[in-house]
Parts: sequence; C-alpha cells; structure tokens
Amino acid sequence: MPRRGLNARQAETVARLLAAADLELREVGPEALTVRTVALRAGVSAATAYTYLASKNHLFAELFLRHLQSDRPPQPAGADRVARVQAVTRHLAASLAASPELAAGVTSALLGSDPEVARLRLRIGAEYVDRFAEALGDDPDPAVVETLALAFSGALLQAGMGLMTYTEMGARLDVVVATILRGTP
Amino acid sequence: MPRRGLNARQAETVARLLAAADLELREVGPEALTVRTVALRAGVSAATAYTYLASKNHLFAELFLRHLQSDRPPQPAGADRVARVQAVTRHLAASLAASPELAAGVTSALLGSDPEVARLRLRIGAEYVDRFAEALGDDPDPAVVETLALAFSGALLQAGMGLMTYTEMGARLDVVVATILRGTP
DNA sequence: TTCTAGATTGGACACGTGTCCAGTCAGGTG
DNA sequence: CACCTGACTGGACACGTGTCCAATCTAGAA
Repeated sequence: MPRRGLNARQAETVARLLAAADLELREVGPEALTVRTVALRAGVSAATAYTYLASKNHLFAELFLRHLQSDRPPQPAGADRVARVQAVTRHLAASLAASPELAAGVTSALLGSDPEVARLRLRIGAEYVDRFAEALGDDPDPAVVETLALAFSGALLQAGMGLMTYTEMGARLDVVVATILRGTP
Repeated sequence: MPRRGLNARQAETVARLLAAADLELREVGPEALTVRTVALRAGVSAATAYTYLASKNHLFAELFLRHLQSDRPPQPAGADRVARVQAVTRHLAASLAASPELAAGVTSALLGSDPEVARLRLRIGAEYVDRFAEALGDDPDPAVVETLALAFSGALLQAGMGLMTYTEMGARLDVVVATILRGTP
C-alpha cells in the first residue's frame, strides 16, 4: 500500500514494482499478468511484493490512478459547455485507448473488495466527477454531474466487456454528452 | 452450457445445479460460493458441473439472465414517457435489490472472457435496451436509448462497487432518467 | 434380458492467489 | 568497527479454478 510513511528504500521498491507491472501489463495483458512475475521482473521476491500490494486488484487500481493523475488535460476553456465536457470525455477515452490493457485490467479490479481497492475506487471516481464539474462551470447541476458520471462509468464497463473499443468510446460519448446536456441550463 | 440439445436427464442436472447455485449464492454470497460446493449441493460431482458450466462467471451470468427473464414487468402504459422509462429502471432496481448477491456476483462475472459469458452478456444487454426502447415508444432516438443504457450500466457498476445500494439505485435513476429525457422530443 | 451409448464419477493435475514465518542482509547508529 | 533495526527472502501452506481421463453407472434399444 503505497501510502504515507514509506522511507526512501521502500518507495524505491514500490516504484520498481509499479514500473515492472506497467511493462508486464503491456506485454502479456491483465489476465496473464501474475503478481509473482511482476515481482520477478522488479527484482524482488513475491513476499515483498505482497507487503506493498494487497492484491492483484490493488496493483491495477494503483497503476490506473497514477496513470490518470499523470495525464490531467489542460482544462478546456472553450465557450461551449457541451464542447468542454466532450473535451473531457475525449481526453479520457484517448487516454484509455492508449493503454487498453490497463483499462481492461482496472475495470474488473475496481470491483474487488480489498480495503485498498475501495480507497482507490473513491479517489478515481472523485477524479472523474471533478473533471466533469469543472468543465460544466460554476455551480453545476448535481443531477447532470451524476448523470455524466454514470454514463461514463457505463461506457467504461461496456468497453471493458468488449462491447465497444476504447477508441470508439470517444465518438460514442460525444453523442451521449450532447444528449444529456440538451435542454439543461 | 445450457444450450440447445440437452436431453431430459441433462436438463434436469443443469436445473439442479442452477437451483443449488441460487441457494448457495443467497447463503454465502458470490465470493464464498465455489463451483464445487454448488455441485455438492446439487448432488453432482464437480466434473459434471464443469461439463455444463464453463466457469464460475458463466454460472453467474446464466443465473442472472434467468432471473431477468423470469421477472419481466408488465409494459408500463402511462402517458408520460419519462414515467414509463422510470418504471423500467425502478423495476430493474427493485429486482436487483431483491437479490443483491446475484447482482454483485454478475457484475464482475460479466467482465469475464469466456465465450459463454460473452454470449450471455449480449443477451443481457439486449434485454435492457429492449425494455428502454419499448418504454420510449415508437421510433425512439437511438442516442437516447444508448445514453439510457450507458447510464444504467454505470449505475450497475457503481452499485457493484458499493458506491450505492441497489435500493438507492431506483431513486437515483429517476433523476438521471429525467435529466436524460429532458429536452428530447 | 443383454447390450451399449453416453452421462457421471473420483481423483489427479497445473496453476494462481494470498498468507506466514524463520532466517538473511544492508546501512545507519553508537 | 561492531551492532541492531527493519527490509527483504525463500519456501512452505491452504485454497479455488479449470482440465483431464479411465472407470463406472444407467436407461433405452435390440
């Protein structure tokens, strides 16, 4: 659990683990990735990996949150509210499309029941909501924010199921965003 | 795989397996349920269970589809389009709330990659879309149907993650449905 | 009644997860 | 420099998944 209170050595170990997981994920995909191969790749024992990662699910969630945070878009400034929200969803979709294995892995990982996963789940959800709220401007209608967040989660789920690709997601969400915002102040 | 081509004896075996799974699921929840305990409960060997069920995920998906199909509501007849769609989501939410273990189980199960799961996933998705389209009336706007479907999947996902209860889902979706339909013809 | 196709069985297998613990090692402290 | 704390190790464990196969039942056909 890469939380507060890691000394330099520990932080380094975690960093190596996450970096190794990133590569491994890209190479073999989320199903074939095992905690032990990641540990091996990081030059660390499996026992050590498990002292920092509560579970494979936790690993994916951690990786995903970092990916998300390292990829904050410049906040869209256009005048059109619809276009601003679409810029957010397009950016997210593009980001997912660039790492489909991570996206696929995290989708089921976030359903896990570890406390660590639960914690990260909230942080990730909050990140989405923030971006939508910001794009909507001052004092956004909570119903609209929630609807956008639900539709976006739904898109994530459907892409995770293979019902659409992460690449298609961008265009599909444009339509959905327009539909949701149509007729709202 | 309870597909075409099961004779009476096989059909009976499958029925016993699904019935046993239903009970087991209610009693111990989706995580603690194992294919072997289900088989035991059904009075059948594990090997037999696996000749009809490709995976635990497949079991959940099968169970869920049957639950869904056995619980079709009378099609809502009110004049108000919004109310008709809300009747659909309310019914679905109530149905999920009545079997939270099944709902929780199927949420991650449907992310599985078995061919059997993929098949059932499509059927389940189609069921939702049908219900929404029917409630919207003649010649519904595809963008609206898709938006509703995505928002609903999102709600499923969030409930599956524990961000809301299946009981809350009904009320939350009322707002979402109203938001989506606001301003559409 | 005997025969036989096909359903079922038990029990092994390889593999992954997550846990545990006694033992080792490294680097900063005295 | 010797020491000691705390990170790290290796290797075991219990458990679940999903696969396989030779041996056994069992019900309907001949």
